Amino acid sequence: MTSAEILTNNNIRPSLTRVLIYDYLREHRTHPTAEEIYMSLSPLVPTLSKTTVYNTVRLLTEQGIIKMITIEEQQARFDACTDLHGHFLCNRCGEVFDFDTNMPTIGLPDGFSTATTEVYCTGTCNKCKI
Amino acid sequence: MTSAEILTNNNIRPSLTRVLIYDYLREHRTHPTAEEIYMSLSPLVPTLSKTTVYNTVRLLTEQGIIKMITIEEQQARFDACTDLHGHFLCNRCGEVFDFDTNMPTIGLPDGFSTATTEVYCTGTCNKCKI
DNA sequence: TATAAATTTGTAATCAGTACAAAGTTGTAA
DNA sequence: TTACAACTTTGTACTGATTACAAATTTATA
Repeated sequence: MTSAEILTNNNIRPSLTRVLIYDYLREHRTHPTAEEIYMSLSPLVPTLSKTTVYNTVRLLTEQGIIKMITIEEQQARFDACTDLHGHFLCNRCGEVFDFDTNMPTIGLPDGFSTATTEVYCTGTCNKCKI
Repeated sequence: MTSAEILTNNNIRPSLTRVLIYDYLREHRTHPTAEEIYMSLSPLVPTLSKTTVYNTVRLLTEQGIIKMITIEEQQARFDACTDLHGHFLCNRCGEVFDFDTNMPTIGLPDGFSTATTEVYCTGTCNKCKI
């Protein structure tokens, strides 16, 4: 399905800017920050504003077609894959990796209903280990 | 074990301020923010500075005797319990609950070594459900 | 006690993210 | 097509949590 179709199906008007940002996230599974999205698309869309990037990723997050990753305190990252999976931050190279995970809420008390689940690990990735 | 002993065992000189802050976290399992710690201890220690609270929770986190919880984007929370457990943020009342969880890193690739694991859920707690 | 080291404090700075209003764009209906 | 309303984008100013930094205070040691 095209990005524009997915946006439309989720009640987001597929403006050029929104399609470009969503496309970028679908094609770059590196969990970019808003700043990185802005820097990458600026050459293509010279009038692009950082506010628009922030507005758009917020909108896409609210509509549930991307996920915000807050594994780092300083800035949020974004991921076009919304299936349940874990994120691993390498403390050395700073890269964020995906990994499979199970649903870890075995001990959630009765009456709690879960809307979002995030699994965050930090450590050393296989490229950075000594 | 007393807070002062735990601090000493972890190479942190147990100054009065540090003991008070660590004590507060051990006794209040509500996952307070730095601001909340500051507001709670200010009457007791009128000269307390917010910077000291930030310095101290950073030090305690670095030494591994408390954990920083970044389930909310706006501000960090702190938890004196460092055993593996999940955190649940209720979107209605804003409270953060603990729950049991299993180690969810079943799919971590070979060569990755994990230093920290966090499981964050959001949704509605049993008190707030309709 | 004197001096060095560690801790605490207050102020200023940082910086990701947001509020807001102006400017630009798009859709619609006569 | 034109006019108007609705929506989107943009730039600037602001917010608020956190940190940098240096002065002031306290603690340890000789």
